[in-house]
Amino acid sequence: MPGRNLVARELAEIFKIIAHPDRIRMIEELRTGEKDVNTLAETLDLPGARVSQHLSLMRAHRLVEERRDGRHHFYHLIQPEIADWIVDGLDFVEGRLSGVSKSSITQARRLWTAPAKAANS
Amino acid sequence: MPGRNLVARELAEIFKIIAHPDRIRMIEELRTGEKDVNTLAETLDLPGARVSQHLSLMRAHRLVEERRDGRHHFYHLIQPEIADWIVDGLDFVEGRLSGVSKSSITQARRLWTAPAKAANS
DNA sequence: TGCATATCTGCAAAAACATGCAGATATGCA
DNA sequence: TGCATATCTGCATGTTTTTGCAGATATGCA
Repeated sequence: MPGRNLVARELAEIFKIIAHPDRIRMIEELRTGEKDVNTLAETLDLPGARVSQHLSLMRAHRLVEERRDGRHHFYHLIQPEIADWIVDGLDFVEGRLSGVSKSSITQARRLWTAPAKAANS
Repeated sequence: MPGRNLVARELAEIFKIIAHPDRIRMIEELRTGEKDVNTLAETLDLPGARVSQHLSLMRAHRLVEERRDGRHHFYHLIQPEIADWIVDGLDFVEGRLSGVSKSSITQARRLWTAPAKAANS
């Protein structure tokens, strides 16, 4: 079992980066295309500095890329499919003890897999 | 955006549990069926106590379940499909800067998706 | 130039994890 | 019963993460 450990370590890192509620929501926000820092911060109701920190982490691990336009920094997913993969993980959240209702999950799944223009209900 | 945060938090927890190289390997080991603690420890070359700790964490989060037979504790994945989902994540590991060769990844993918009896090359 | 907006970086304190090890338990068997 | 095997639990320690906040930068515009 030569590079098996390495691969596992690498995978673990990806999981670690994603393993944060804010970052998960950010990734799902970016699913349909680029957004700037401020828009993300407002949409997710987080302090701008925090969003910036998360982005810099994700940037460092090549999950997102930046495009600057004037004083706005737009970020987009390098591999947008990652958003779908994350949503697939919802299969393993269902039926979990904690207090998330089944309907919330269904709703999240819909929202996070809807075609680009769908309302942000 | 009502339960959206909750769902994200829940997802993040799953990611966190998985986000450890040992645990990833354990999950892939359990992919094809139950194994006892000692077997896992030997296969993965980890101290038994460590394996036990990981298992207890995974048990607490309902990723695995225990079946006792004499002095052996056999563990199995509650949702074996989670192993495949993790392997799907390899798509996002490829082309990463760090030192994991493409062939290691291909090999891991093969091993971790091979039908039950395949040799553990 | 000077001010406001947008975003980043650095730092300190708090919280969460990982790890190694010692000492429990529980089971099977002589 | 007593010993060995298999596994678990608890604790101390060292490491990472998270979070909040203050202070940089950089850009656009009056």
